[in-house]
Amino acid sequence: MNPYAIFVDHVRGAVAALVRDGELARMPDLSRIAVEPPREASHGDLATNAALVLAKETGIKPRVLAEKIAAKLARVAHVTKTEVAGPGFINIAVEPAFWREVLEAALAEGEDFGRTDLGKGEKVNVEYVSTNPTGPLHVGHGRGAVFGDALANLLVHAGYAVTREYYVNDAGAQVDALARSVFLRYCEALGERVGAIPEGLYPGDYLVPVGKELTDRHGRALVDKPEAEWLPIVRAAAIDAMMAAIRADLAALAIRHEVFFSERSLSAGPADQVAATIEVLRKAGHVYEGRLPPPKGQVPEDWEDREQTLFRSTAFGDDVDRPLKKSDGSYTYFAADIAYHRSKIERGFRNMIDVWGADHGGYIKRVQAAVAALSGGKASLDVKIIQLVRLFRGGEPVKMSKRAGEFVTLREVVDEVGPDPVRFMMLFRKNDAVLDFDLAKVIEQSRENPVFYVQYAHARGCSVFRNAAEAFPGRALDAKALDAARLDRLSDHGEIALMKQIGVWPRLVEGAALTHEPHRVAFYLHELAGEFHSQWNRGKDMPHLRFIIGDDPEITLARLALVRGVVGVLASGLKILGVRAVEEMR
RNA sequence: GACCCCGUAGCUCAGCGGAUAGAGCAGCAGCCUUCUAAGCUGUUGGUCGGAGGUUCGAUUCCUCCCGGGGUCGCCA
Repeated sequence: MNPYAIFVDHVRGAVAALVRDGELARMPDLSRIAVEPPREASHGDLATNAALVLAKETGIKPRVLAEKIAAKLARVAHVTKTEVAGPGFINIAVEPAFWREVLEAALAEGEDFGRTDLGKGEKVNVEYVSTNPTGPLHVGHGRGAVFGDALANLLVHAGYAVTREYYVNDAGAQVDALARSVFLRYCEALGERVGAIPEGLYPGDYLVPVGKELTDRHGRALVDKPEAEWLPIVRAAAIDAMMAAIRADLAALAIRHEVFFSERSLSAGPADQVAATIEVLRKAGHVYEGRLPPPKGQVPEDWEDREQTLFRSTAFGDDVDRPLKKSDGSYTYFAADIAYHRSKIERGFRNMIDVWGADHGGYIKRVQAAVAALSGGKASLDVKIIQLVRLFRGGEPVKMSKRAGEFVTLREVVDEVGPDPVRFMMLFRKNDAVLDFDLAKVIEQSRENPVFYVQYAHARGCSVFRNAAEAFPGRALDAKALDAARLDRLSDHGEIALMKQIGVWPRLVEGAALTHEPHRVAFYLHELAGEFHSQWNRGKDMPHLRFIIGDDPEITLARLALVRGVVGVLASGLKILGVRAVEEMR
């Protein structure tokens, strides 16, 4: 049950009634009508912009139209008052019974409360992490990983059929460099003198065991072979080892992908899908041989003007056409990426979401152009850019030296503070804003730490149930008992406010899913937790507002129902974020 | 030079084209010093970077400018 959606229907019904009455000449477009919680509580319980968005089409002044709609709405069940305000808003007041029905629905629906059929079972592909398998994930990758995972959860909750996918960048120069780095470690493990790892290779210690493992499997067999022979062998082993490590890092955050798609597989084997894709585009007239002007400003030193194979991305909104082949004849990363997205389209995905790091922002238009070209405009690609994470400890920046391959890995952070603070904090900021992550603050048990604050609200709710069981030994406090609770005993304004906040949840899920913004869930939970703590605290000054009233089992049961509603939504939201809903904080 | 992101209270940040722009922290003023577990309540504070434009209405959309960050064929 979504109370706001119900009222959108009521408003539409009111407009339809005006058409029947002859007050409106014909049915206007109702799609822009919204019902939302008003900014100020004094404005009532719900507000609609209907008269404002319909004024133009109907040719009736907003306030006049608002009066007409308001008059119809006044007759809707539970509505106690309607009033026209400001430029033409209609404020609607409902009796508390309406919010009690919302709470009842929330309890009855349980885990399904807040689910919507927005997605109508449509397939969505969410691609995230997708790093080169050349080393452990660092904290920035972690943010993208958590974001993608939470977004996928959110879309599932909103009724989409979601596939979580990782594009393994196992082709190209970087994995060759990885292979050479591992080869040195292999030689080292055999007692050869290796010296310092050369510039351009990966010096990190994490490759030492990979080299050693190769000696177990191949002995000295690879040492004297030419590079062309050992490289594929070492590379495959190295990639396997790195992917295993990356999966383990992700598993520590409870992140699992359904599909790992290998970039190398696109051009390996008998059918070169990259070539095939270029041919498809060429036949459609989107690929040509031509020249590009050098980039203005910073011209690369080795720039040479040459004729090359170009994708006409400018025809689809990009700034310049993009090369598909490097000077050595091999495909660009972009060419492979086009083939990859073609694969997604051919696998039936009309909706694609890619989660990329901030440094890939300039790449968005060309891939969207490719998707438009490949699908004839029928498939859509949304790219979410994940900004940097800055690490702090007690307000002081954590120094990271990139030289010597030393950086703070995701695993180090997860091991230090635990997965929950990492996941929650990564989502407690818009994806396109830089995030400050303080290793000390996120494990503080205080109000200032949002992770604790929200988890604590859940734990506190559970604690109320434990205390109630003690206060009323032998009395049933289960779902069935709560179902029979006299919710009409809930009349305190703080209680009503909590019920309203619970009622916002389904609407919030929809909004967050539509905009691909899981951070909204985190902020909402923080707010809900705040209101719950606040009501809890009011019981300090006003004992009659406590959840457990020793000599009044009836009101206690009603309040327990409310607490159950809050706990349920908190649990549901935390599940989307991938944060554990703990039952106690010890 | 071009493109993308960001610019909102002292600080950190929310804010689907709508009403008098919000929250937390800090500040200020009280309360509590015990209970239902890690305090509570109230409050000060803003020309939403600047200038135009579209609109009945702009923090939100468009253009230009300023400031910060990112990117700009043969890295992925």
